[in-house]
Amino acid sequence: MKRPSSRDVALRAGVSQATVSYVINGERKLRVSPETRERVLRAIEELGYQPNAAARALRTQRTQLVALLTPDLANPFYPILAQAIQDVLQEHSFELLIANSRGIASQERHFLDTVVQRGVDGAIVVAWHLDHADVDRVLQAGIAFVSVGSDFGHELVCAVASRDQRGAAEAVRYLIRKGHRRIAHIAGDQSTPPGRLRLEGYCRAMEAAGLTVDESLLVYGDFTRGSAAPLARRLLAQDVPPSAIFVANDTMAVDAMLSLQELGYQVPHDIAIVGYDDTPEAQFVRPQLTTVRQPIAPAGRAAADLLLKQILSAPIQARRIIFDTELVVRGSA
Amino acid sequence: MKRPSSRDVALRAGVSQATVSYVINGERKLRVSPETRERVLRAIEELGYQPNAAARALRTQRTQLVALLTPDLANPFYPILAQAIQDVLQEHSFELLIANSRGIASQERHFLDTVVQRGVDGAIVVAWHLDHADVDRVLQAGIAFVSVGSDFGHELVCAVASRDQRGAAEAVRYLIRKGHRRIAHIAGDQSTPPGRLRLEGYCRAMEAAGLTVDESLLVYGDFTRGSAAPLARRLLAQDVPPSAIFVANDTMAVDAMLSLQELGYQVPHDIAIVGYDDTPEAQFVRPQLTTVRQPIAPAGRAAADLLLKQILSAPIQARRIIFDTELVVRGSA
DNA sequence: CTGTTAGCGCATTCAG
DNA sequence: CTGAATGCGCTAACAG
Repeated sequence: MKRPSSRDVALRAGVSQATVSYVINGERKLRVSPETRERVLRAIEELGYQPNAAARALRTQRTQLVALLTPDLANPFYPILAQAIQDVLQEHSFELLIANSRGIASQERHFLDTVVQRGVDGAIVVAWHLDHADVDRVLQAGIAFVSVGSDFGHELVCAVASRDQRGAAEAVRYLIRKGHRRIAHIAGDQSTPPGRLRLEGYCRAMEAAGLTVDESLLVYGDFTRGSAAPLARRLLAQDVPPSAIFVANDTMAVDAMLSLQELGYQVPHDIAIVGYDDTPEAQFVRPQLTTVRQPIAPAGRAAADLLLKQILSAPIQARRIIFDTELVVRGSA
Repeated sequence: MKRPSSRDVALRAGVSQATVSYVINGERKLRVSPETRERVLRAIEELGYQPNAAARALRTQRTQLVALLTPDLANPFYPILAQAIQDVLQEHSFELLIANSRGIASQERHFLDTVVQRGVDGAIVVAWHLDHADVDRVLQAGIAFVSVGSDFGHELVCAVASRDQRGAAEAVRYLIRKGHRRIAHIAGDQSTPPGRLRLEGYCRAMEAAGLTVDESLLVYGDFTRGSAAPLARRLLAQDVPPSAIFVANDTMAVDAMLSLQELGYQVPHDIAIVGYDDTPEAQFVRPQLTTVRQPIAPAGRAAADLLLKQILSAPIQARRIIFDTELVVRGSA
């Protein structure tokens, strides 16, 4: 019932604990004679010995663990990101600890505590409410750190990001080119950078085209499924309804589109819709969603690479990787 | 740069380590005088002290960590399950370590090794290739264990499951009632229990209705997106094509339906489609997918509850929780 | 090539 | 109510 320790193995093999450790961690040089090694291996086998990770971590100060913070696993964006990260980490035999903040500030901070307490080797974070001091705490603890999406105004953090404002503006310009003038925006949570930046991109593009951003064209969701449907309906119920909507992410865009279609609106004829992210759901709906593609998997891989570089080599200096977005024109606009 | 330890806190507060430990783990009885406690708390604050989880785990043999094994995060089924589990665990301040097996046997085993080595307090597992001995290894290590979907023929494991065969049969009977006679099946990976059971359910229902299961009606996918489209096309390209398809999960069903629609088939008029799982994507497609609902979130919560019961109380005896499935009739069949 | 020794940071006896 | 001492299981110096 009790787990065997390396001492048990040593006893059984008639060697010292150190020797057991050597054969397990096989320093490049085979410091152990073949026959001793053989005996130890057999003892390990017979006892079903598994090294104790906590003890090892305590001793080595390394955990082979990487933590990932995500705002919402139900948004397909994040599983895709997580998969990509995991693929990279796996090659280097790091495990991934995934946590969920639900976009709540306190949970984001709690995650940072966890990261420090567990002494994970590195953390990849998608967070919206952290500040310079929060991040600093982690950096001070000597933990490798990569942010996805924001740099928290901290000059030392590695970050991978894309140009939200630019992507949003491109989407809106496209709608303008197609002749739309009353273009509404279902914005994301304004306490988050992507929420604010995409709204800003929308405003910029409108103003650049000499279109006024009417208050009646602006509504605010929270990026989750279900938050957009009522907003879309309200938008369309106005006296002078918009002819197009730019939605801050695909999850909400799909929600909005389906609910409008239920009301009998023809997309894109009655109402054009553009989303953001290009998650798989964009291709499930009919018409397929015109949207701004973010390279999710490449971003995940880049983040993991950046992190591994910090963990494995000396702490590199801060690096930013910016991905370009791309407007994908499908049927909805 | 270096993290403070409880000794540093003790020094600064002018007390012993033991006292620090007492104020942190606050035995229900306040064994520490208020003023001492206050001093310690201040020292903790000032140093930014965070207990070291590895040391704690080594000492207490508990990690406050639960591990979850999942075959494929890209299938919305699993994020939903994970969310539900995490919600329950969070209330008891357990962290969740999510891993991905991609349905590969070796990875499933590797996960079990991880679980033992890290000494997690419990593991929830969705696995398809484990056997009695594998599970036994974990149980022997005294780790709480709950399986989702299968019990690995082990009398001691707690499991939550649903009746795959029954659910599949119900779907097929529904198609038969609607007058379909040539009903095809896009099966899941036959090396997995759900793949086999749903196929079996299909066969049973067909035979019970006196319909022969034609080999030309049976094709095999692997539960992932993309695997079903070519199969669906092949099915429909036959001389005497089926009038309905029962697909082993929604991910494949959506894939099949969209690809058939692209070819000009009208669903459900030309070809009826029924899926399995009732993941959100079933409601995104048009027509919406008729499917067999599994209560994913309740299953997740039940699994987490079962696990917590094992961790917190004495090791309870094995318990099986079986959820009923429900046919949800929408537009696709 | 192998054994001995000394902690890593914490929680927990046992004395005082 | 508090302090000193012990060891969880492992690895890294250092001896031999």
